Amino acid sequence: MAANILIVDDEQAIADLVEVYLLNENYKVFKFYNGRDALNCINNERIDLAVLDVMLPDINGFSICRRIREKHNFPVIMLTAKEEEIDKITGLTLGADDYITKPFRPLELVARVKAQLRRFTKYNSMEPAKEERLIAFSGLVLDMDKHECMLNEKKISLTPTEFSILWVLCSNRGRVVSSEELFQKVWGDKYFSNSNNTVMVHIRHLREKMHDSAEHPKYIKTVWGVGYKIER
Amino acid sequence: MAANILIVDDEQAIADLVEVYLLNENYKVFKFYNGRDALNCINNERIDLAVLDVMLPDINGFSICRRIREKHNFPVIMLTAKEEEIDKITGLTLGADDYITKPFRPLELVARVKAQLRRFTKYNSMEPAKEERLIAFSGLVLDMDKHECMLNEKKISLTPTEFSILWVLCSNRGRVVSSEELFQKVWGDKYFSNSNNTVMVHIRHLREKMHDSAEHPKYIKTVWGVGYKIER
DNA sequence: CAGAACCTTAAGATTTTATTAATGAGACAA
DNA sequence: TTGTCTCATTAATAAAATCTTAAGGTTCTG
Repeated sequence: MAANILIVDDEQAIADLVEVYLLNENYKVFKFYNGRDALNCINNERIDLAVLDVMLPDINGFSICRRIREKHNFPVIMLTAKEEEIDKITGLTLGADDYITKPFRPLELVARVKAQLRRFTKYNSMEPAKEERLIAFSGLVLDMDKHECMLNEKKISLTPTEFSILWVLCSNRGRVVSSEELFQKVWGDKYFSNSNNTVMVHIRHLREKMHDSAEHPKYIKTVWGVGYKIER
Repeated sequence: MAANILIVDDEQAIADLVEVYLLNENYKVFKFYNGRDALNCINNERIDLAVLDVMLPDINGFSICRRIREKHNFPVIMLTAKEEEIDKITGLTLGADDYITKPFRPLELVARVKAQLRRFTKYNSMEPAKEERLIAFSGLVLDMDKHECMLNEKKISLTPTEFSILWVLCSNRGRVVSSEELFQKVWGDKYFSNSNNTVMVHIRHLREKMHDSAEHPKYIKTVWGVGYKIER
């Protein structure tokens, strides 16, 4: 599972450079040149690791780190200029998991990022290799082994197709999934045409069973012209 | 799979040494003692990787790197003297993929060369196109996966066309994009005529949703006779 | 000032999605 | 085999959202 990594550095060249290296490793990168945008992002995206510059124009890197620690648990790596020796202790004390002094070798940074992610996933016992058999979030539980769906403690019985569709939506939650992609993933690589409204009908049935509606969707949202989506 | 490797170093002893080690690994080596000959070679041979010395008598190694990047996509490894610490970031920023400080162990160089070639081939074969899925700057966040737009912490809902237009403008931020180019990129390669004002109407809608105005634009600026532009 | 480029507005054309009902396919038991 | 049941698909229609067009107004530039 590709991790989401937050980068914050006001020196655009450096942020861009780090981005290139992390993209290369198949991470999804959220890059910001100031603290405000970054903090904004943290509340809206699932971030797995942050790389923070200490010196930022608006918000101090340490402050961001502290703000992260208030609500989140992912590792933080601080970037500091070589002269700021004194700050090292401070940064680590405030909750950073590692720090790198500038100028640094990008490959070293990549190595540290990987190390942190490894350490973190290890301690959290998230098995990256094994594919998920159970999805559970905000009142919704999908059990692939039992082929069962629970919504707010109550079991709702879904047909195989309905279950598959809901599974795909849930395992991609937070992201819009197009009808075409749904069709591909649920029915296999069959040909899909727009005149085929079978996905739509199943969505309708799902919503009915989940006591959801198209106008005011609690779960399955329609994103016009794009697809369907379940919020995280 | 024998790769073609370009070596440029005015210190002949070093160039020769590197050559020996790379020949040993069954790479084909193109060796030059100055930048001019190297640049000449680049246009005539298929090069898979370059090892460039920073200090050259005629053309700076960084310049060569930049010239390579203008037309080619292969990895570049820079060789720098240990004192040139400051240049490190610069060199990497200008597009180098790795650097090695002199004196270096030849085997380390060979290892780095292999790593770059591995990374590069992986990068080029696995993923079809590593396009950005997220754009974020100065209070504006565009998330292609969520198909969501945030402006100053507030979500604004855009239609597919509006989203596409804003995406094109943002991914070309700092540059003026003509109506024609917008049309091409958003609608595909359909025919565009000046009597078609649909782009204009969508811009208008975008501005409305962003609480922007044509007279005093905060985001989408009109560049008279040219097109539209978003500042970086 | 005149013409060109751009802005605004709103109607109706088009596209996409929702709903509903009917048909068909397959499983399973009598 | 036949009838019944469940589920998947299709089709027709309705509803909604979006897109395009066109007309008239405004602003800019030489």
